[in-house]
Amino acid sequence: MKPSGPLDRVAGAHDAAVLAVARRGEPVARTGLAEALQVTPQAISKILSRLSERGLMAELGSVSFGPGKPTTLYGIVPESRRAIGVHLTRTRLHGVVADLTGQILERREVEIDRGQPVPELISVLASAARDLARHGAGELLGVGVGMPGPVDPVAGVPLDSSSPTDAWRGASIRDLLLTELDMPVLVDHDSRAALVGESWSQPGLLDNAVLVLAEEGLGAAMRLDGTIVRGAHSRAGEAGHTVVRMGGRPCPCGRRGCAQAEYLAALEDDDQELAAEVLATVVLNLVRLVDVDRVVLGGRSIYAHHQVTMDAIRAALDRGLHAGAHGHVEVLLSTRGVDLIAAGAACEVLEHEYGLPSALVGPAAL
Amino acid sequence: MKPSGPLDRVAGAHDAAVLAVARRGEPVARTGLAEALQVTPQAISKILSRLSERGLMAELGSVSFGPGKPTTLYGIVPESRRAIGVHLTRTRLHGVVADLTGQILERREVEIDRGQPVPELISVLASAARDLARHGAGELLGVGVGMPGPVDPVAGVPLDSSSPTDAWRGASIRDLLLTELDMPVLVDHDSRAALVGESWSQPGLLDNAVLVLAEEGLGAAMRLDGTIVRGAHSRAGEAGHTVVRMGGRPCPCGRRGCAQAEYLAALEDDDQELAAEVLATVVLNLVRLVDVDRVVLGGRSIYAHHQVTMDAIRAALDRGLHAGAHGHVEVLLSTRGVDLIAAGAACEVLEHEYGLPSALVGPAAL
DNA sequence: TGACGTAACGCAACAGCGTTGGCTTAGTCT
DNA sequence: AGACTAAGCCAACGCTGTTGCGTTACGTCA
Repeated sequence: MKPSGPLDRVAGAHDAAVLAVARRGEPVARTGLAEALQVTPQAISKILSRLSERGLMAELGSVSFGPGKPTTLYGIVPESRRAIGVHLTRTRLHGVVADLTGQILERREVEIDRGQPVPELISVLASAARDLARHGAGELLGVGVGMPGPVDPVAGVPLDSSSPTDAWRGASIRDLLLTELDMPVLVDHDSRAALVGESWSQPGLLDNAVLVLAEEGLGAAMRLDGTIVRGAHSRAGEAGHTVVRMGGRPCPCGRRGCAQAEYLAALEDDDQELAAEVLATVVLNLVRLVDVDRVVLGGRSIYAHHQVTMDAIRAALDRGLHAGAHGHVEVLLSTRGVDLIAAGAACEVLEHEYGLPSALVGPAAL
Repeated sequence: MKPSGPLDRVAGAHDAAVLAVARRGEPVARTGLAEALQVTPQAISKILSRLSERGLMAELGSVSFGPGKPTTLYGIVPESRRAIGVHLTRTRLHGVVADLTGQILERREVEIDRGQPVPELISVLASAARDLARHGAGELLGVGVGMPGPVDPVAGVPLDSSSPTDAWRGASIRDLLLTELDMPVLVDHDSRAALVGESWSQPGLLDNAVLVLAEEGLGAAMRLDGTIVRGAHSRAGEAGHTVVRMGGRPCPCGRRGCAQAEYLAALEDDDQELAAEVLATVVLNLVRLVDVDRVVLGGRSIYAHHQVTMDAIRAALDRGLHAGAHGHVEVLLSTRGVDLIAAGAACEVLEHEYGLPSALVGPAAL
């Protein structure tokens, strides 16, 4: 029964909001921010001086519009902070360092043997992180890890996976990496990381959005009213195991007609059209349920045929929502390509430290 | 880019939290509340004195546990405030008055002619509300209206409906009723109202829950991390038009295999088992997507065969989630029976005034 | 019966964040 | 040069929660 915002959680809410506006890249001014945040210009002055003191923002100069004292412009200082992000799969590790705005400064890629035992995995992770840490300037905030399958972001533990003989299952990757690196570590589901990454660099745009990720499986993440949805057990977004064809193809999960089973089967038959139709159904169901106005698509499986897929989904949405007269739903392809999840994991660290408090509801710990 | 909690929105967050705890009915004490809210006992004293001054809570007495000064007990004053709730359908109006705890004090039921023009509808609504307003004590906070189909809760306007020649379509029920009654009016989707009502009387229990409502159609509402999901255009929860059987039965919405079409067809064939299976699929899909730990079922169509339906859904959830080792998902039948939506609409008014601010994100206006 | 320990509670001063009101600064326009 | 205007600073204040210390009311034990 904890209130959403005791003073110590709200402390800095306005500071974070100013930082979010500044993240867009354009210089910001006192009056505009006051308008945007619905506070007095005087409050913005105090906020900006706090942020400047922390090195997050800096005065850029001043411009004069007509009569009166010229406006002082402020801007974010991207190189003041950094975070490392890692996309971890069973066969590959893709790592990046990103600055405060989420811009990628450097990349690393490492192959992993399938079924690699946990201690080796940790040392590969740690050495990649240490390597990446040598690039860029500014305080290093921590390491984010995005991985497929359900993950407990508080404990940093992969939960059950489809293969019960999983070497990583139940391993506290977070704690092991934390002791190895002596640096905050945040572990989360890959699609959630991806959505955080997409929205960090375009603040406000994806406040009501879903991201559908098609890598080896099919996953989703949602941001509703600006808040990332985690769910009661941090398992929100298992779109791959929602049933779209009752009585359809059997799925390893034990049910029939799961979206993922139908999608993978269509790909196996090289039926791009059917695969896109399954994806479109998943997207439409999501839009109907949570009423988002933007949908982002990403993942290797989508990049391979993105033109066909995007067209099919856009067409299906136009057909499906026309009768309902939903406002237009924008369908976007991820802006980050193969860096999607690694960049997102880095942005999760940034968001944890400097994001709006509303984005942080629910369990997530560094 | 507004922050989630500027001070004036947070103002009273703790007060609301105390009120929420007290709403459970049991007397509350300083120490326990301080523990629950993570503030000092001294802060609780101030909060309780503010709430007492507003008449919302009162000192109940004191009890002594062992040595030391005895604990002063406080309790909510249910009769200090009231709200009216109305469940409006095309053929019937069901209205209630509820006290601050959501307890129903009085009911009214009025038949409506199908296709009744708007001015007549408003006068029927207003007279029912005025009648109900004579019952119970305490300040009357306003009128809540819950109705099927998409609704814009800011403007209080029913949006598109399946029948394009709808007499009510686009009518600003909120504004008309407001001028007629000179009292705050809140209009919302029926399933959302129902969920607010269920959770108001059991604060905290349904912080991560969905409610599936089966009346003439099939609807849903979600509460995630304590926040009611409204969506970008207040249309979240159209579970009836999610596709569960691609290529299945045609639906008036233009697509095939929508849950609602499959469900209604099964009922028409008097195949309770299939109907329950469709419902179970909808519920399982919801659980997979947003990972709630409680599911509430309600609506006339469910009450008719609730034993069969509940058993089928529980069985399907056990089967479907076993492989995923999800935590147990509790499936509950609505506690309010036919009052579900009317009571919920009243509770929406109460929640708007005295609920936790986190529950109020998104568009909703009185 | 009185002294002592204990737990709940109140009062007063303080801290953080935003607001208000008044003043200063630095430009354009006449 | 002087008037006008918009931006920005300083100081005092309001609200809410915290801290420190004193007060109250109860049980227990000598």
